[in-house]
Amino acid sequence: MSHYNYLCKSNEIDCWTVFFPVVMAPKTPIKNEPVDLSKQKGCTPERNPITPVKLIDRPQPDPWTPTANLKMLVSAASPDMRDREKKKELFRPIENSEQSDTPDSLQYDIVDDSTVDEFEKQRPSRKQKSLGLLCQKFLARYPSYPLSTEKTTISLDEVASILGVGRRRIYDIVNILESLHLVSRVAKNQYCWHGWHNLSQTLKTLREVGELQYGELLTFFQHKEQDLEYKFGERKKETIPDSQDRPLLDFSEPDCTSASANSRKDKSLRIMSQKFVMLFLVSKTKIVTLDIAAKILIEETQDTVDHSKFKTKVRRLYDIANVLTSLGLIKKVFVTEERGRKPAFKWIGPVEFPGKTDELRGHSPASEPLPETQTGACASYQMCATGKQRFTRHASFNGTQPCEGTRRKVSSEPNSPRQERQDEYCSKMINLPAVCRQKIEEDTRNKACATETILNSARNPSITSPLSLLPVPGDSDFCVNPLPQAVFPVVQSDVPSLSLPNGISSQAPHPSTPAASKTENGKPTLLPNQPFLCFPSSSLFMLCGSLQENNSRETLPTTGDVGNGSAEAQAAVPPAVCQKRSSHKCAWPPAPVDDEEPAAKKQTMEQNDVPLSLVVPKKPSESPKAESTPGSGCTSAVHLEAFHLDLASPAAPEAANKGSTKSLDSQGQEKRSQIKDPDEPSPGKEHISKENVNQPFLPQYLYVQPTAGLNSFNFLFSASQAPGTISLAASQLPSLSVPCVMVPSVALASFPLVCSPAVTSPLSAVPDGSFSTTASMNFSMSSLASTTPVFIGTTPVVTPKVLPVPSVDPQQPAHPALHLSPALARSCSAIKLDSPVCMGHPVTLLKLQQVSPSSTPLTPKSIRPARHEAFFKTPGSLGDPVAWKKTEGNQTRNASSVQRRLEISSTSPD
DNA sequence: CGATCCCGCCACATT
DNA sequence: AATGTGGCGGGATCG
Repeated sequence: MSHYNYLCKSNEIDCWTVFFPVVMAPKTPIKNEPVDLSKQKGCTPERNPITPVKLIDRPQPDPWTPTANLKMLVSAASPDMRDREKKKELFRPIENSEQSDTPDSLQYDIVDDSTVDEFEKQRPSRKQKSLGLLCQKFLARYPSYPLSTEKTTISLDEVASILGVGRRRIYDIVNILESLHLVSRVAKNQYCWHGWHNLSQTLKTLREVGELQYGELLTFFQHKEQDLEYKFGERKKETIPDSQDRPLLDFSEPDCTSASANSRKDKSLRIMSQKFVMLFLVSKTKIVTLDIAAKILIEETQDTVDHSKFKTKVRRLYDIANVLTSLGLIKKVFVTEERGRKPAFKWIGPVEFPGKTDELRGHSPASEPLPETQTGACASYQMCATGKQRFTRHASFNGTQPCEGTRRKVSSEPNSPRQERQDEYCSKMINLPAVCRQKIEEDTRNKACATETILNSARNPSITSPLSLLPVPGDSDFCVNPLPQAVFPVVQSDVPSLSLPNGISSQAPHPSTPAASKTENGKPTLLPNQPFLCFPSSSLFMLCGSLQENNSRETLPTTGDVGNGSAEAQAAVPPAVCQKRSSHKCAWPPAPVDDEEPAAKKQTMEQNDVPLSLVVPKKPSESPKAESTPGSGCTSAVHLEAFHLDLASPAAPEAANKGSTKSLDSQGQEKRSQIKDPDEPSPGKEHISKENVNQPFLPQYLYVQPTAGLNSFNFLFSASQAPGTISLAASQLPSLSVPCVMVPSVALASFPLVCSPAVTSPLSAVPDGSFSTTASMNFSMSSLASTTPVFIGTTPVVTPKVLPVPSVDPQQPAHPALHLSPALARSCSAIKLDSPVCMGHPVTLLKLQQVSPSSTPLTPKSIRPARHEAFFKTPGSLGDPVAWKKTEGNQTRNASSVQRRLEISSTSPD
């Protein structure tokens, strides 16, 4: 805690001072909690006290001396770290020397000297310099659960000097922390510390997203991996040297150069981090090996895997793993596979987040009233915003959030302006569709804005509404809430939460999940409710309908029919949840809808059962499935992957059981079995049954990957699935099953697509179905010429509850937009959806990012679909929006920064 | 020798 | 143009 000293220095924040003391204390404890501690920093509870002490005194006169500072930090950290250390040894040099156990912070300080000596003498081994250690030190400086009121700002320079490391390292840490929403960027060189409050929410969201995205995939991979690699890319492996094979597509190279730009974000550490976390959350075993993770992550990006890329990816994963380890979320383990033993990481963080239910591990402060959970995040963000300023980017999830891309936005001060804008945005958001259109029409530039807006909103809750969201229950601010539902359950939850002890409200779910929940298996919960989703992969856009929970319930019969959805499409929305969704929501953000939490609860119950299966098509290249794209094929890209669930699936139960049953070990077994399915013939796709089977929800969405990119986008809307309908066999293309339509998108490019729904009528009018139907229309319009296919699905909507839909939200009927927007956005995107509530809209979009070269006719560079994308982006990929791409282009830059951020631009050109 | 992963160049983004 | 960010991969260490 020296920090506060620092802080003091810095002008900015004062808050700290005050807090610190307080904070500290809590922090530790919290962390400690259960398991975590060990892992985390907080391990030793005892020590807690320690830290605080130091802060104060901190003798060092020089702030500057790095070492000194470090030490302090270290010392502070040390306690926690130790545990970890043991494992790792990170500290060893430093701490070891002294500390034995004493917890005192003081000692540490003292120690410092000695420590230093050693340290220096010995040359710190590499370990001492490790990112993990550094991260611990970093974390030690801030309270785990800062009070809402305070906002802690983090100055990168300061921290870097304190910790004695290069700024570059700090970025690594911060980026990862940002991906988990522990911090958010406020401005240049400044980040806002949120603490662990939102972690559970974040994780929950990630899990949801992950399930959609990776669910089976992961499993699949695991199995497969062993067996063959046929999957995705397979060839990948090292074995094969060349990377290039890639016969299929090529985008591989992504343009390196120029491309790099684009890709840059896509590959960002932030996104990777989120994706990585998703893998853990989705994995039954909760164990993920780096190579599998790398493969999966790579694939998203592209298919071909070069060896070098693989290596690079792995390198990054190590970075991420180190940080996550420091956070106590994962630990290194070895898995023995047939092949042999290999290092892997096991998730040791909270598994269920229903609200907190379980564990959240230490993270959640128990007593604290924080809004935590869901809200938490928001709150935090807001706080920042509010307090300080603008917040800027906060985190977003990547995937989840759609918005994200923006990361940085910060501005320095623009406060007001921004906000205002936001408002606008909000409104816009609401109607996305409409908005989108307009923009489109208008022109690009607008688009950009719009997009951004959207994104922002979506993703950052905070941003979005800076105002609105307050964690507070009831807050007026929250007004927004109304929407919230829609959007975010999470948010909402807050409110409720408050009331309830734990998140009951929201959480409720887990209960439902009965057994399943067990964390261990991973199966746990699953989000039952999730309706939405999105995701993303990078390249894709999807819109989803919601899935209904219905299925789970199956009930949905109603829905079923919808089938095609049509209008009803709205269906997509989650039934229950959905209700609300006003039309607008639909549009984009998916949102949320929600009614409220209640839904969630319900869901909970339902949840599990459904197994889903998904199919993945693998690589685009491969199979591009023709289906979809028939002709274009090349284009790429599109491959979609669909996941569909079977509602009916019979298996479900079984699966579930299994799942649960199995434990790690079992995995193997499972795998096989699952894998086996190969029935699937299609080369391209495979479907998998999920291991998770449980998955609670089923997502139904399809995902398309576009390969290529650029122009093409693929979209999918899922329709909702009809319940029954869906049933497609996995083998089949999922897509097919779904009532979707495909459109070629090529043309689209120009157009963003988006949500058409809105278009039609945003509000209520469209209600539910909006997307589907409408959407389609739009698309078509667009043009389609293109190459890429788009799918539009209808949704079935229906859901039981849903239907009603329509209407509007409670809150705002019409234009609630404002409020909504934020919510939506967030909800959609990032945040989580938590609950089922949300569901709403599941719409998600994905964007595709990149390009795939192959198909596209266009020049890649020159054109990038980006623009379009922007609109859609949403969710995307896992990653953040960010990922979306920035298109590279510098040109982009030209555009306003904003655009850039969004990446909307596409410009190009050079 | 393979697994890790630090370090910092340098392209890109933002001011 | 300056400066902030952060991708990326060489190559040093670790085990």
